[in-house]
Amino acid sequence: MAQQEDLFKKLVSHCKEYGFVFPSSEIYDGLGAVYDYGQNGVELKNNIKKYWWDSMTLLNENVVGIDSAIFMHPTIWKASGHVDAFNDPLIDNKDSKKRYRADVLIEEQIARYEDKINKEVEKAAKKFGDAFDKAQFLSTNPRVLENQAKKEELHTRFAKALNDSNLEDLRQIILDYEIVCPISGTRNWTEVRQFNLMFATEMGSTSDGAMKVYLRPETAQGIFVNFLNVQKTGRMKIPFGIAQIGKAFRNEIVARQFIFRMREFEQMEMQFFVRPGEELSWFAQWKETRMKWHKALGFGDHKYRFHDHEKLAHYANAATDIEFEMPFGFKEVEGIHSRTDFDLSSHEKFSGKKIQYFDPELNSSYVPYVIETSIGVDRMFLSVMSASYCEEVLNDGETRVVLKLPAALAPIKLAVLPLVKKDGLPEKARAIIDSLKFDFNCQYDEKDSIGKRYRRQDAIGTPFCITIDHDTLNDNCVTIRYRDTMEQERVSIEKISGIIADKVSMKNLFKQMV
RNA sequence: GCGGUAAUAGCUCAGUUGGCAGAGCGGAAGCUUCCCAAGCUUCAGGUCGUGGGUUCGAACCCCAUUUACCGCUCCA
Repeated sequence: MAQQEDLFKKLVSHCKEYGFVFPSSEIYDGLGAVYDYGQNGVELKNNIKKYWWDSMTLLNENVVGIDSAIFMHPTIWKASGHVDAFNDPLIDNKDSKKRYRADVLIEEQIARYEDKINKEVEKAAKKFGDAFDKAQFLSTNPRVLENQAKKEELHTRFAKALNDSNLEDLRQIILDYEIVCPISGTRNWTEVRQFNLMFATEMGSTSDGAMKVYLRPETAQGIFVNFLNVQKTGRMKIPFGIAQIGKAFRNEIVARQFIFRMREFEQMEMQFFVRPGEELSWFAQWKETRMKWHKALGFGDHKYRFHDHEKLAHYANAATDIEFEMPFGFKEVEGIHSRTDFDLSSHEKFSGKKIQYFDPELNSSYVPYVIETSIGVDRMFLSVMSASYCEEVLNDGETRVVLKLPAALAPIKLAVLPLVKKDGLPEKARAIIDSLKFDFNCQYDEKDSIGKRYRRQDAIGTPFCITIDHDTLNDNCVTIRYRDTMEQERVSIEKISGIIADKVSMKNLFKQMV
């Protein structure tokens, strides 16, 4: 475990040192849980996005993409449930330093009154045996009536406070009913505070006419509200999917573990619309397809597992996570959810617009069911980095740090290196780059010894190094040096493009998915 | 958000009792060099996270703040 934490620290340093990930606003002491991608990070991230996007839109003729705006009508977040769900009233106990959801504390108190009533009933039932009249007992026993009255009064006050979003009342209820902290047993409570997990801003330049809008906490809703637009203009027939890549924002209370949990992050989501009743078989199918997409990267099947949800969210009737073994344990990278017709129906209700599909085969209209696949780009980035980071001890006892990135994802595809920086070798190297730069991200380096240059490329995951020596000027051949094996191969210059094109193509990954 | 710990060069870190700001690695320029971090020369980089305070004097002590890590807590 200590070794793994060590690895994680090294990974974070490596990301910084080699231009993959920087803390945001670093010269101003940083901004909590916000990170920037550097010159190599952005290439890797773009390649990950392309791998996902093409796997959705090229491999599936019934999946199309959109790019919806980050700002959306505020009512969308009422329809989606985020306005309610992202507003938990929290209260701290000053003695135990524990934090609780105020509404949960009160609900537990209501449950306690119920318990008391049930216990009285049990006791009486035992005592009176067959002669026990439950209805009679409930309506006459003084202890039952007292608890029943308290329960109802509490329930009424609680409902009113919740409805009014009155945080002071919530706290007063906790004090009045003498609710204690389960840990410390004291009633030494802080104020009730609300943590809005959505970022809000104002749209409209004048203060009185301004409308409160949110930065989207997920990209999915942009797909749902465009369902009809895409279905009609694209002449889409169910089943079909809509894919989207974009930024989302959450005001996380605890944002930690590097880019694993950020306040501004990027999602790749695909919502797949199906006939009601067929959703679970599609759910199973997408589960399998998505797992293949991960495993095709070749990091090892043992690094992945499903985590099926037992407790389902209010909108789902099946849900699973694809977890990846990060340096800090198995963590969720992707979620696959069967969302039923919750979202589209909710938007029907809130917008007053009919959102249905006429199915010519069934000769009827319905609100489609939805299978969602949702993957965090940044988490995927972290999983790729941690799976690729490698410290190898070589034969001579030296250690080399090498990023064994899949060639298709590598930020730099090849480095072109003149063995020495004279005798026309640099010029030859430049000429080779000029012929390859339209197809591949190339890097030129003539500084330091050849070995040192190889190691520099290893550290950023460049899969191929092309070395120009004196013979090159005569025989027009170069050496290709492979990152992972460090083996070398002599090939003619005309063949380089073909060799590398084949090895960096995403086709090789996609072929493993079918 | 609470509690604890920490912050010194791009990275990893040292810095004695409060008394001149340091090392290794890395980077840049030059020389050398025909294949895996070789060698030599030179150079750049720091308001010691930030802001106050104590002191003749603060990287070091005190207060506040920011950021990160660990533990709580939360996670539609």
